[in-house]
Amino acid sequence: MATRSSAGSTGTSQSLERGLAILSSFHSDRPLIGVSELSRGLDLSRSTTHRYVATLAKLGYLQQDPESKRYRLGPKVLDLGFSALNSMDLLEIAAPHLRRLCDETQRTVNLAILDGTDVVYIERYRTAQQGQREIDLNLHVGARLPAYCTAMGKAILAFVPEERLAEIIERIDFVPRGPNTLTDAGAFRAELDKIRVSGIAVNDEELAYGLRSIAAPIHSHSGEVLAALNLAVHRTVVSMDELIARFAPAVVKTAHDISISMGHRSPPA
Amino acid sequence: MATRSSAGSTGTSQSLERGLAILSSFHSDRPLIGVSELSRGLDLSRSTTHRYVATLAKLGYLQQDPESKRYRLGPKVLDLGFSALNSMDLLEIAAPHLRRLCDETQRTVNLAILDGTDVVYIERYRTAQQGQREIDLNLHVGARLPAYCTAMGKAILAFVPEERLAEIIERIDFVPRGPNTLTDAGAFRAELDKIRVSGIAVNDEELAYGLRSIAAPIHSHSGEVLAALNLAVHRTVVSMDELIARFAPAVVKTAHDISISMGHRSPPA
DNA sequence: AGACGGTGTTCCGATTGCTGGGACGATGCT
DNA sequence: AGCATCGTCCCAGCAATCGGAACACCGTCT
Repeated sequence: MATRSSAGSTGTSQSLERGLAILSSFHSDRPLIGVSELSRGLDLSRSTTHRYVATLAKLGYLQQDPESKRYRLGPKVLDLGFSALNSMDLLEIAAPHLRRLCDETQRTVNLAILDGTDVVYIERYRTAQQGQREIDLNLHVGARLPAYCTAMGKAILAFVPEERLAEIIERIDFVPRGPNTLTDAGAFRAELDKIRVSGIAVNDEELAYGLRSIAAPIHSHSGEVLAALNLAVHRTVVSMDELIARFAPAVVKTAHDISISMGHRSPPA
Repeated sequence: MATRSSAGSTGTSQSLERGLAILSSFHSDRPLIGVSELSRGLDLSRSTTHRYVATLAKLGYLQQDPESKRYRLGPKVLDLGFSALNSMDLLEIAAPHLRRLCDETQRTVNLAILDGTDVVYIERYRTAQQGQREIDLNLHVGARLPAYCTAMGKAILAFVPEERLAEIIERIDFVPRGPNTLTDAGAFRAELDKIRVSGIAVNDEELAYGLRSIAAPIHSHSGEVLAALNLAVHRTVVSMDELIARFAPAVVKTAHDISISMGHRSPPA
């Protein structure tokens, strides 16, 4: 009935869209799902769902648990994920710089890009020991966090062109997550303005209690912001002032070095 | 014309299959691909290809490079990849054991599962320093290697039920890759027999010059083989005899511990 | 036991969403 | 300038997809 007009989807494939919807139904916390369950969740008939699932299974994107007959993600999706990682030459260029920063400071450093209103971790260097509470949030490569409450997110957003920025801020859901989370679009924009001048973003327990970090943006050859790197510590280890005083120069310099390596020329001024 | 009969594909979705074929066209070494190029590679019309690409882009699986107008993999596929990783509870259970083995031996240890005729790395612990030539093959998590020339692959295959094993061996392409690669199905089966009794598999430069490792299988609660872990060294560091003498007991014990943690009860004997 | 509600799977005709030729403007190379 | 190629869009014909119905199987409840 309303199928034709419903999606505003001229020139997109319904089948592919549905198939991918099936794939992304599998979260970490829902690893095994059956055909009927999927069909209910996506509002499709069981037979249609089964055809998609069979296709995905045949290609290795899903595999069936022999006992429960339900399905889980297959190793093939790992291939995809890592193809995505490797295809970012930003990563290759940034890696040695990140490692050096990690070695010199003996702190955890991360690299992330923006995707919608989230940041996505694409690289991570931890010092071997320092040990204690690093797995508070499981921030592995591939992890997503809301941009508005992370130093890297703010570092990137501060350099996003106004037009795109307005769209993004529109879609941000400002929820308190840590003691100092910015929960107001106005205050958030003011923060971005500060970052734009200083060139460095801080996160003082805005994401979670005890978590502090500083971040700096990385620019492409054409000047647009590509990513950000950060250096993270726990409140028990380093105070906010000390964090900035001791590590900000190295963080900014590393980000700058990476930008240069990407072909970025210092801005006119 | 031959579309109906070509794939023997009763009950699978052509569209979904084609869309996924587009996704997996993006390898690490071919990060940016245009619509026309894709259409040639997959033998589809440009318009059809474009519809799929547009769908993938709309959902975030692809993104378009603004300058070249070509497409690359999007961050969404990272999500999938890591959902797959996290949904394996084997990983959670095995991680602490692997880390301990790595710490105690100060060697690189890996965890892998079997997918078809390949092994897929799903976890990896490296010692901080030992540094030199670890990136010979880029064996990150998600990497694939042919099972027949790896210790982990052989460790798993040695415990795969005969029926499935025959199928798999059938499909193996025995290509020489290192000085000692097994290139004969008969010799390979004999090797598996040895592994089945000893409980440990070795790789003495079968994959690449200089690369040695030993591996042991991990079993599920129902006794079937799930995965394998290995410990890898370079020929310049440790001789083959020393590798077995010094590390085999720890490797076997760790694999056994993980099996137990997965609910495996010692076999009737 | 037996009936029931649930599952995954298969088959099939009706139709719906897909197919690919063709056309457009933009881009880049000769 | 000229030409080739690119990404994108439109549309009518057709084939691939859709979902109802039926199957075998599995636990559970009566």
